[in-house]
Amino acid sequence: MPRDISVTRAEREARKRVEALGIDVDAYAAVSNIFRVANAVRNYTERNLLSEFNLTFSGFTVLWVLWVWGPKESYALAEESGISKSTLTGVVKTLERLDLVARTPHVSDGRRVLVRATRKGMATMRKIFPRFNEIEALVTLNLSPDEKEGLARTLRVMLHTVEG
Amino acid sequence: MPRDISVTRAEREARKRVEALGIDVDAYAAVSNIFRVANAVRNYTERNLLSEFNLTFSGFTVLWVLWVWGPKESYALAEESGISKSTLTGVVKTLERLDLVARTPHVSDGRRVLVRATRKGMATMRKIFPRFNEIEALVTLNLSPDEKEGLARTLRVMLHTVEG
DNA sequence: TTGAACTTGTTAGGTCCCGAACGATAGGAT
DNA sequence: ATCCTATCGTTCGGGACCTAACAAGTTCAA
Repeated sequence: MPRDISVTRAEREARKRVEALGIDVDAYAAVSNIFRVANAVRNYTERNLLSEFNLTFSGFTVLWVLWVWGPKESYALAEESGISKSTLTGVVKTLERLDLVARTPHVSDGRRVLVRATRKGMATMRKIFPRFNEIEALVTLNLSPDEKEGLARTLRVMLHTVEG
Repeated sequence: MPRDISVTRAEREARKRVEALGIDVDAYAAVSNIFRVANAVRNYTERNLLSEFNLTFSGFTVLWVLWVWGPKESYALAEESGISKSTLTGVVKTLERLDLVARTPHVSDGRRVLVRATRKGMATMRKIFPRFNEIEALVTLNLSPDEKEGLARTLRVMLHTVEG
């Protein structure tokens, strides 16, 4: 399969529209493809894996953070999950209903809440994560090790640029 | 600014958790960073540009597709925008309220609907897109031309893998 | 010690997002 | 002409997502 036919028709149409405007086409191509891929992988994962566990992608992400980091306070959990704290309230509510996480009030500070994965939550992640990684491997199947590594590195630079 | 310190603490924690499980770490790093970057750029754009026009990222995307491709039927518009047709119904409703798009019934087929950008919609895109591209350029600022081009190419390969 | 300023998490209101189910239309076969 | 089937767009129900506003709790200076 020749990989150099892979500029999509959408991209070609967009270029026609955009070239007249003195646009940074490489930046456009890079960023718009990030959105396309993220969207496609997210939907694929929700349909083919997470739906089995009644999990949304966000629910999975939050549970994943708790699995990796251990119990966390709400604001830090929201930050690490890439969502706002008000969104987190809802997601945690859903995860609580599924008995995957639990909330504990902070010992000394009445405002804070500690969220942790339950035993069932931990067990669920141990089941899901290897299959999630299978999907990650699947979608990067046609990349060489160098390309994979370069992709991750390039994205890290962008992350620092946007967030730093 | 040394770029090789840029593996985040989150990534290091995750690796510890994950390495025991015989996981494809490169695939994991690549994919998870795609989500992080997409999320960060999306939020940045909504806050710093689209909010000015009462547009969400989805609304912007749909309007962008119409700007690039011209009038489109609903199912094709949804497909090209990367959302489901039921979601499109809602987004188009919002854009109609803003007088940015309009719906026309198909000439001979009573089921179909043609969506098009209004004059105001076209004018809005002409205003927004250059600024959107400025953001794209900004977030890829610390990438070399080769890195930018390689990123777009690598993502195209992934897109073909996921969707093909 | 009391009140202003800040922090934390929740709620309110609006939009997006999906799959499933549904009406309306179209088209082909009998 | 009348089914049978397929297609198109909408609606419905449940969840995610944001910002702004809020209540409760904490901190610190006067």
